[in-house]
Amino acid sequence: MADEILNGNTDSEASNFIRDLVRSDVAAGLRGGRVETRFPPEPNGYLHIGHVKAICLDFGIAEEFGGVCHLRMDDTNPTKENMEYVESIINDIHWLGFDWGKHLYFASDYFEKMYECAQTLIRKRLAYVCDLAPEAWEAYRGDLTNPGKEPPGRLRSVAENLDLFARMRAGEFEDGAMVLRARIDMASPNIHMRDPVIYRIRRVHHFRQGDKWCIYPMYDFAHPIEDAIERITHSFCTLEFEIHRPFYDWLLKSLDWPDPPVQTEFSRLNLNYTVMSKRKLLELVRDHHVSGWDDPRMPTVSGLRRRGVPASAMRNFCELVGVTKFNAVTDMAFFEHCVREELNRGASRYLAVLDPLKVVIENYPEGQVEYLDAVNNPENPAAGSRQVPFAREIYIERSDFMEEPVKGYFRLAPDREVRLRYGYFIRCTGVEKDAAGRITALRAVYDPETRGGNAPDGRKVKGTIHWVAIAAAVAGTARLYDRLFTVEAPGADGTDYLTQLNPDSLREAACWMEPALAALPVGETVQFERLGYFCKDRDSTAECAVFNRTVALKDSWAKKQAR
RNA sequence: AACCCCAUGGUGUAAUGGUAGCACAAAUGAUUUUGGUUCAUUUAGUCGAGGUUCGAAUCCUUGUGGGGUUGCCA
Repeated sequence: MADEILNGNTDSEASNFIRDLVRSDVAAGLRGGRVETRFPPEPNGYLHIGHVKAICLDFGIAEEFGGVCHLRMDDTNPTKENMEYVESIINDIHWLGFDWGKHLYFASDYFEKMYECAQTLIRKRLAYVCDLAPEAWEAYRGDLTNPGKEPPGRLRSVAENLDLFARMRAGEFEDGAMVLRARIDMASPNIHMRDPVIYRIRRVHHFRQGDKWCIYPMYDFAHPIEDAIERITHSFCTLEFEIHRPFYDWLLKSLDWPDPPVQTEFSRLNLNYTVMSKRKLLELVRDHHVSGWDDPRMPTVSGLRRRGVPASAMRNFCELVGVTKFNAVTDMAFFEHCVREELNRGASRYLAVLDPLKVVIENYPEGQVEYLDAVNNPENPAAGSRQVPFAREIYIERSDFMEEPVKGYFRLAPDREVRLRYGYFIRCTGVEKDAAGRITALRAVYDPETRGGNAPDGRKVKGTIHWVAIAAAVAGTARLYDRLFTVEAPGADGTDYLTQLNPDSLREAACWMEPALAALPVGETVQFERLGYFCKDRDSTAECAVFNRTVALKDSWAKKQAR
């Protein structure tokens, strides 16, 4: 602990280029020395773990430098946006533990102001109405290797442009008949500077503006204005917007905006064995490859929450993964590590058996039930202990018995002794099988002297296994999740990512649990000892508790076996 | 093909011209009433070639590799 402090490895404030940039801006007194950021999602889908990285950055930097972070719905394209998405975004960010106070904004609330900005541009001869069809425009645009050429619309007078633009707004023209373009440089090597479209005609009902507008601003035009109106100082976005930055700067300069915000780009989060694009996530939901946006296999915030991942684990993961401009792919194993680390500290332990094998303890009194003291969390003595019922007939995990044990196996085997967690030592005295030779039950004897798990004579056992008393057990279902895709980079090399879905990403198992688990509230994540972390799902009923496996425990024995 | 961005162990990231460090993963051992946890140890890196400098992961040139851009999406 002391070493960590000495080494400066207190992880919560690892240096990154954006933090350094903001620090130096503040030190230099740029933009009044203020720090004001924003997280600007388009409400056209649910938030995923990639967004969480941006959220942690935007809110984290603001908080660190004593500023505020706005939540702004970037709702400039009504075709894909709706209120359900807005609500899920708000809910998810709050759940993650961030708050924007009164600073919730909608880009669409600025439409009038944006319209005025467009008029200003027209008056400055920096924007014009273009009635070229998209295909016709291509001839003027040029391409990556060839410069574009002067489009005819550039010749229009200010008055005519003002008039046409007003009539675009008034709905005099068909969708797509004309657009408003910024007038910049048709020869620019950056195609986004070759007179980009800033307004298009689109007769679509807007979920907040209704049918007030039939023209909508493009992202390139809208975003800088949104940032500027809100007096954002630092506008962080992902790498693909890098090439838009010259336009961002050009626009605010053209509008003579004082002290304009500055855009800085960082690389988005990529995780292997999953997909992160909204298009693909939407497709998984729409075509029922998963049960919904909050399917526990989804990398969405709602999915991971339902899976049992704590918000703190997500935040910590995003902090540890860092912020750079390098196009990185983070190992899912690292995410799982962050989840386990958090849960190991906080999750209470319980006993549950997923693949039951009955054991009859022949020297234990028939009909007797006693209660054994079980520690709730060895990592946290304050979590206390509970009583677990024990009886003559119990279930153990089928994998905890081997009739002919392999080398290195130290669980139960004929004539071998193991410890029942929190209970007694038992010795296997017999194996019962059905006609097919499948083991149906085990006979065993227990040593009454070993109650609690220690032998007075000092003898040791190698294995400790979990169990539940059959008579007191509660029935439930465990949903065992595995990675959603079978390959590290779904969709790479032109392969259809849907063909790479993991057919075994969900396996349901009946499970037998100690009674305390029945009373657990929905949404709580606990550890099933020796198995993994499980989160009580909202599908639970009075008769059947449903648990989603968040992540399995590390299993060095299984790993060794696999080798 | 043109322009822009990027390149540090298998993965992610630090070192801001001065001892290449951390985490994950992997391996070994110790501890352990979870084959969990914890602890110790080990393996493993500055993309190549030139240059500047007393000194380069860092600056310059160049090559290579990866990513982005040719929506009236964001």
